[in-house]
Amino acid sequence: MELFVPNFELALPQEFYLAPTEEVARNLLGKILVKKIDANTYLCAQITETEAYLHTNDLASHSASGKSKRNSAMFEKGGILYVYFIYGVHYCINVVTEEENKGCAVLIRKAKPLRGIEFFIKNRKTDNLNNLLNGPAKIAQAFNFTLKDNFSSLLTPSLFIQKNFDEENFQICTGKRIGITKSADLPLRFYIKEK
DNA sequence: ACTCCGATGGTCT
DNA sequence: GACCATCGGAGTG
Repeated sequence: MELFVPNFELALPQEFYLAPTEEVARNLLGKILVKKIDANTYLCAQITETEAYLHTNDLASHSASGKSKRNSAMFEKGGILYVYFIYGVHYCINVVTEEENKGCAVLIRKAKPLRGIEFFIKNRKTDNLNNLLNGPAKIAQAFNFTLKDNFSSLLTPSLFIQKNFDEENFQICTGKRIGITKSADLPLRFYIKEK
């Protein structure tokens, strides 16, 4: 398999993130998350599943009862990370969307490893390639995202999401979001149909 | 294949 | 004191 080569010139611009959250959640599918961890080492993965968390009519969203210390990144202007700590154990990463003071984001739920596999294996403490990035907390662990990365810009050469010219080559499915009890029936989960 | 459950801590009522 | 946008291991069939 050919090694994926990241290219900051193909990074999604801030405008991409300012669109309605559901649209961003769909449009992130197939894109490549890129994190530079040293001078010539990149971690890259194709986003394959996302969930939208809205600023209105969405009781499952962390922003549903207003701004707080935990969720304040969600109220920034789109194009940064919102990282949260959950179940006393895990971190999960979101992409903040829309304009400032709205309170919305897209959870990155699954991805496909493209580059930096040996680091994913080390960070995840498993060498099962199908078990590296197939869950939101697994992605955070594999990329070593923690609260230090909350508010990080996605518009820098060391952290960005880039276009993928291959992206017409898949179908998008929609479903209910995972692991929530409030607003549980909203069709706000999006994923690439397998093969 | 599946269901169940413990881990473990920050945030909010 | 309850609730969590989860994961992995144990138990069962």
